[in-house]
Amino acid sequence: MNQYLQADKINLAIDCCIFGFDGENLKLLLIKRNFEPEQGKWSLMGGFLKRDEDLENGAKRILNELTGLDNVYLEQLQSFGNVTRDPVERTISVCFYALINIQDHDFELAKSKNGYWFSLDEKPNLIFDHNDMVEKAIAEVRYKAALHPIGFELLPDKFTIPALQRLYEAIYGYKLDRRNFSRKILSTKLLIDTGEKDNNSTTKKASLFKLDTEKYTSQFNAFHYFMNL
Amino acid sequence: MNQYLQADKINLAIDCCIFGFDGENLKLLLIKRNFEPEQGKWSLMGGFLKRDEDLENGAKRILNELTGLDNVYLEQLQSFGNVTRDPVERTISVCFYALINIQDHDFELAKSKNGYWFSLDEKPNLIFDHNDMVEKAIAEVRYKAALHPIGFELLPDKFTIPALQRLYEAIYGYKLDRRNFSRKILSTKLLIDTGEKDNNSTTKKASLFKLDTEKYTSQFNAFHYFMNL
DNA sequence: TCAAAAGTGTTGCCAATACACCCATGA
DNA sequence: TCATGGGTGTATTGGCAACACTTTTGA
Repeated sequence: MNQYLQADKINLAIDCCIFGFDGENLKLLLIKRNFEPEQGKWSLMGGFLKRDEDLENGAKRILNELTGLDNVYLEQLQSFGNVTRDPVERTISVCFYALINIQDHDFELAKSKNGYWFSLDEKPNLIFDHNDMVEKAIAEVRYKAALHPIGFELLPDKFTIPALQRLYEAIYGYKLDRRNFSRKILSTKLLIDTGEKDNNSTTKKASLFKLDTEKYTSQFNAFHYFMNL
Repeated sequence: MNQYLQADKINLAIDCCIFGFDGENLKLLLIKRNFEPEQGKWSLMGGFLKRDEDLENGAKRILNELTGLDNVYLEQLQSFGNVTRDPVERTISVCFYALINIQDHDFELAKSKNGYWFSLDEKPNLIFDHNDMVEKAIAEVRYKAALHPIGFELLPDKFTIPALQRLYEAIYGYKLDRRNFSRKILSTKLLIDTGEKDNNSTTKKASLFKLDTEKYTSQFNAFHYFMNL
C-alpha cells in the first residue's frame, strides 16, 4: 500500500488523431487552440482523463466533444510519456486514432470549436509531440489497412469500388491497377452489390456496394493482404 | 493552465510481459508478490513511473530491476486503464513486452526477487488485468514476428536454423516444414553462416548462424512474411 | 460520335507447398 | 550399422501482376 502513497502522481491526457477521407485525400481533423499553453497553434483534439472514466470512454468523450459523433472506429495507438513533452507539467498522453466518414456528416460543431480538416500534405506544425503522434498514427493506419478491412470506416455506407480504390491510393500514396484491385477486393466477399448506381458520375455509373457487416466483424481478424507493404 | 489544476491526478504504473525461449517452449517471467495487495499471487513485473523518467526508461528500469539485463528488445504494447482494474487506487498501466535470450543468462537476480519462468500453457492466473495484458502481448508477438525478424531476440547470438524453427513453432503452436522454413529464412539474407557447428547435438551437427546486424536494423521495417497469419 | 471512366478476361511468372533423397553423428 | 536429425533438390500449383478489350454515359 505504501507504494501507492509514494507513487508520483502524474497528469494523464488523451489525444485523438482523427482521420477522414473526402473522396480524394486522406484528411486529419485539427484544432486551433484558443487556450494556453500554445494558444493560437494547431494541435490534436485532446483532454484529461477523468478519475471515474475508462481510458476508452475518455477517448470517446473527447472525440464526441469535437465532432458530435458516436460509434466511431477508435483504436488506441500508444502512450507518449517523455519527461519534456509537456512544458507546463509532467503529463502522459494516451494517443488514440479514429477513422470517420466525412461525407455523411457536416462538421458545424467541429468548426465552432476551431476544428479544421487538413490534407496530410498540408498539415501544419503541431504543438508538443503531436507531430510524432500523427506520424505514428499514419504508419499504423497503413500497417493495419494492409491486412484488415478498416478502410471501409472512412467511406459512406454505400460506396463504389473505384472510390474504395481512391481511398487505398490516398492511404499509400501510389496508384493501383483498377482490374487487379477490383478482383482482390471482391475476392474477400466482404462487399454486397446493392444493385444501385452512383449517379454523381458524369460517365459510366459505377455500382454501389455496401459492407457485409456480419462477415466484416467475423472476419476482421482474418488477414486479407490488401496491400503488399 | 487552469485545466492542469483541475485535472484528476492518477497513478501511472508500468508492467512488463517478459518473454523467453528455452529451446523448446515460449516462456514468461512472472513474480510471486511478497507485498500487498494480492500478496502471494502471481503477477507481471511492474512498478510506478517516476516523475523524472521517460516512459521507455521506466520500463527499462523495471525490467532491469528483475533481470539485471540491459539492451533488451522492448516495445510498448498498450495502456490499460479501466476504472476498476486496480482495487486500491485508480491506476493506469502502460504495458510493455520484452523479448530476452534465456539461454545466455542465469536468473539468480530474478529468483531472488521471486521471479520464475513459466511455459505459456502452465501460466498461473494473474492479478488485476495482467491476464489480459499477457493475452494481448502474445497476440502482438505473433502478429509482429510473422512480418518482422524479432524472433532472433529470443535466441543466443549464435543459433542453428532448426533452433530458429523450433522457436517459430513455439510461437505459433504448429509444426513447419523443415526444408521450406530453411529456404524462407535464408532467402531474407539476414543470416550469416559462422562456419561453426552446434556441438550439443547427438546426431548430425547443425550449422551455427548469426544475425547480420546491419541488415537486421536497416531491413527491420521490410516485410518478410515469415508466416501466413 | 467521342472521351472518360467502369467492368471483365487472359496470360505468364514467381513463390509457396509438398514431396524425396542424401549426409553426418553417436550409440 | 542403425536411428536420428540436418541439409539440399524438384515438381506442382495457386495467386498476383501486367496487360487489352468491351460497355456505359453525358457532352
